[in-house]
Amino acid sequence: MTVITRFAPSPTGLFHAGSYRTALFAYIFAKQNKGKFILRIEDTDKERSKKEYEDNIIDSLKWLGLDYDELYRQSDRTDIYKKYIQKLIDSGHAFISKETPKEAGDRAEVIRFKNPKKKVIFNDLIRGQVEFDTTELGDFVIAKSLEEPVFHLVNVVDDHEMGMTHIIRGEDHISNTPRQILIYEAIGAKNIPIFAHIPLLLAKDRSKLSKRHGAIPMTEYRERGFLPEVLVNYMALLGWHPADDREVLTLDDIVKEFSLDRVQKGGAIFDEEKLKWFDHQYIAKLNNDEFQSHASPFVPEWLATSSPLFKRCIPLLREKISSFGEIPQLLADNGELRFVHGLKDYAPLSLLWKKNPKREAALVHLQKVQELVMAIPDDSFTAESIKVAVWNYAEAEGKGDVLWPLRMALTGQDKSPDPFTSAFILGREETLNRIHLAIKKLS
RNA sequence: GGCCCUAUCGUCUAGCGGCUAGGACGGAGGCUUCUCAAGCCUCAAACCAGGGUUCGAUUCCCUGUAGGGUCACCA
Repeated sequence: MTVITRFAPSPTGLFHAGSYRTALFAYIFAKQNKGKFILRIEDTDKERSKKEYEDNIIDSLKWLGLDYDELYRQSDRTDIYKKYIQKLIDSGHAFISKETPKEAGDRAEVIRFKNPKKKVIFNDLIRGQVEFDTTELGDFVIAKSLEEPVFHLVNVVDDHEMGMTHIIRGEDHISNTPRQILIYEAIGAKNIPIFAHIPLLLAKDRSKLSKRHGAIPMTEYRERGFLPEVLVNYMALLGWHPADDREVLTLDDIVKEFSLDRVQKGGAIFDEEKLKWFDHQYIAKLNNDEFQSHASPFVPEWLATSSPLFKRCIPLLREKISSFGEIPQLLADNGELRFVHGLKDYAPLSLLWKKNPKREAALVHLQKVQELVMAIPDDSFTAESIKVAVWNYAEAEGKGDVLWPLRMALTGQDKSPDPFTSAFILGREETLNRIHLAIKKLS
């Protein structure tokens, strides 16, 4: 039997982390079983469904690499539902009910399901046996009219028609399950899908993650320069864990090792700090070409990613960022790497090492360093060769005494990378210019 | 409120009757060090409570408590 799962979002908001994790688990389960993964847009609510949200869902899924085998839109399937509704009415499982409208838009006549009022038991793959008494559900509405079916009906009809074997969805649907099982029985479904209700993703205060409460759209993570593999990895670990202690896992790893009985039962809070840590790990593993192409949208114009200057910055950027979106602030006017763009004017006295603030000493050291640097040929001007050239002198004279003025001369900032790396990035000529300027400031 | 689900460090989690309760993020300290990071090392930090069952409960059962979900002509 081929496993078939689906992700069935309603396009009534931007695709966020909560929905994403549900989709991810269903996807992983399908892949693991060499089955099919279906995307079904549940847009029966014409008021709230928006094309832009549907686009956002599809766009996000694509970015995250969750490819689906089939795509359906419930708004295209009205005829199918109509047939089922008619059948249910004919068989006495549903009836047309006269109503007194409570709200604007309410119909005077709707179609209700004739509730057999019985006990429903199903076996949830994550929670085990779950038991409900459907009596209190009453004769619930399954359609506003023959052409306007409502969630429970369309959801069941589609899952049945599409041959769904496993329904992996959020825990918020667990109490919908009994009434849906009633519908399966009423339409004469031979095989009712197996259910697995995964725990919800929670906001920081443990309340439900909602559109206006902590649910960040996945496209926003893309805009902030997070890698899609990172979202896959991190989100899979929210509620699931492999048998060992590994955390950095590819989708393939996860698909290989995933198992529903290692899925957590309680809800989990999305922790952005850990997400950043993951992203930092992934960035560390990127090669320079990959790094460059990911960084490209975030690098300011003055620093073209094709330039040698950018290439020299890569190791530093790689070390400093935990998402590519942090690059702009690092290179901004008050950023840690602004010295790359240009030297900010600084006070001459800031060139003095705080533990030995003598103008004369700083001047002598800078002049000596200037000589040493000058001796390095342009074609071997690397952080390492600069270090080698300066190191012995610095050790002999006091590292702080020599290196602090040098670093300040090169960057004009109290906080910056080490002087060797900075000099390498600036290049021989600019390095000498800046040392020269510092010497002038002190004389 | 009814019904349903859940409960291990602040957070994500390992554990499936006997463990010094393990790992990761974050935090603290240290090493490194000219500054800031990164990196490495160390430390602090948890079994919701009360009853059972058992020689022995974090683990099994019950009750309570807490949190969450759901009770639409939304999905």
